[in-house]
Amino acid sequence: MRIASWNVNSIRPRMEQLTSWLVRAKPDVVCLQETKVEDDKFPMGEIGEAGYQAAIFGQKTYNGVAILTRFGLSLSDVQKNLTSDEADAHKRLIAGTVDGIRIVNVYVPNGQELSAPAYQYKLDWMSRLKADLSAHMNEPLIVCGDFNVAPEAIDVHNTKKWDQSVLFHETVRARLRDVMSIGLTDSFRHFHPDAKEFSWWDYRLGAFKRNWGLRIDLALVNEALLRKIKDVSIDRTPREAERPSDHTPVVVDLLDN
Amino acid sequence: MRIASWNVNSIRPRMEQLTSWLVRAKPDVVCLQETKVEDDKFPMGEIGEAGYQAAIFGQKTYNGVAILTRFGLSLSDVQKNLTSDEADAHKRLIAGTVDGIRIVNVYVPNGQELSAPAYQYKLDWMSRLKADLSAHMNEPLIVCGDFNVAPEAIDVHNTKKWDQSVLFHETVRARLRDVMSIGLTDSFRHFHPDAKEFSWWDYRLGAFKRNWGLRIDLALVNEALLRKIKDVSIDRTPREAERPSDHTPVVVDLLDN
DNA sequence: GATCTACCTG
DNA sequence: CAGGTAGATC
Repeated sequence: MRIASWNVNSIRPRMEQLTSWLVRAKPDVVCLQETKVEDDKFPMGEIGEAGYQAAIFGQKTYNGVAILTRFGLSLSDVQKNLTSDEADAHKRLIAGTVDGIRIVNVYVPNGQELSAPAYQYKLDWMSRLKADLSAHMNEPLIVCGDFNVAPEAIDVHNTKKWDQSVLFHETVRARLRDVMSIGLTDSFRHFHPDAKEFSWWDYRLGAFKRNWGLRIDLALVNEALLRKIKDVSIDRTPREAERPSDHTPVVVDLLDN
Repeated sequence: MRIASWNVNSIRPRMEQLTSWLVRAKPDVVCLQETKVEDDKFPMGEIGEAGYQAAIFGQKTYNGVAILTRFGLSLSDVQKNLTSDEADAHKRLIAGTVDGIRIVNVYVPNGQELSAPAYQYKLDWMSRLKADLSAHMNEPLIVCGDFNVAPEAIDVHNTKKWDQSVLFHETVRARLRDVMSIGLTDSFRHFHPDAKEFSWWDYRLGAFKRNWGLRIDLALVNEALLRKIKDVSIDRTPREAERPSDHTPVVVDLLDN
């Protein structure tokens, strides 16, 4: 089984890139972030033509998440948002179970800047995520999505430029470690201890062609799931397309048995 | 020599359609309307690569006109806007002389609706155009562009739907006849007395595929130029492209000698 | 730099 | 329906 995560930065202007990637990469499950579309305007028809069903949880303008599953797979026990979220909270989490695997798809708040209230909201959101995840450690678990945190120095092209940013400041990295302390492993790093690969590059200043990137799209897994993984990779090719998302997919391949 | 007129409805998102049409139709002179771009942002490089120079007179958001001339032709005595226009007037007219022919490229105001001040401005603009044109009747003259007037019933798919519109109301048609009374002929109609062909179709309601169009893009000529014309045609093919302008080009072919 | 919401014109 | 603007977010 192949499980992928991709922040598409709005699904509607990205449908061509998304469907061509689905054809090429043939994932079984795709966690999408920043769909930026209300559920009644989600392009369900085109997703169906591409061979996928979708569990969706979106809003206009900002945020929005979805889990695509290849026809034939069943997604059960769908949860939307954190249990501690208010009814009117940003739509940032959707989870479900496929083939006995709990899949949690997150779009962690960006935080704007260190001094902003949004940064405190981000840190708090992460702690509330930790609380929810703790209830699912007894089954194979993958938490994937746009974490808006680069875990370590190797995940940033230039730490000097980023250590005062909301994506790499020590406080948010510590909070990520705290979330992971319940027994989660950064699966890409586990399989590639020394790889300097990124999943996001700013649209500005030709950041992609200079490879000024960060690895902020993660797949955290518990022990039970880690044992099932064959490899984890980052597919840069969608970032090279015309009108790309600023993020590129992270792909988790499970062992065949 | 081939002289064409095309309201491109913003030149920047239309560059692909424009350059491929230049390659196919090989006009010597092209009068463009609604370029919607300030002169320092005009895509002069791509126009040059296509083999043309451009005399431009644009503004942001609205209006804007340009005359493209194939390399090797010279454009002289360029005039911008009506002599009676204020300095801050809409940019709606550019004229120049090529090979002894005076070419006046106009984007006549739309007028919004019959009751709007914009409609009076349209009627006034047409009268002021007449005054300027009167000074050029002693040389071969072509006045082409988007007149935002369908001259006769045959130029409208359904007169009932349009006779209370700013594009076909009796007052604006009378004003057009008044402009033409100085000795100008509707060249397309001269060569095709019975042709029901249109140059504009609304983007809405599938108007193009139903052929709900109007002929509002005209090439008016004086006697001296009429004698030089071989034929006048409307090229529908650019309207069939992806992301088309709502207008399609009018093409005037001069006799070879 | 590339989305979105809005509103404005044609 | 398809251009444009501005201001906001990431």
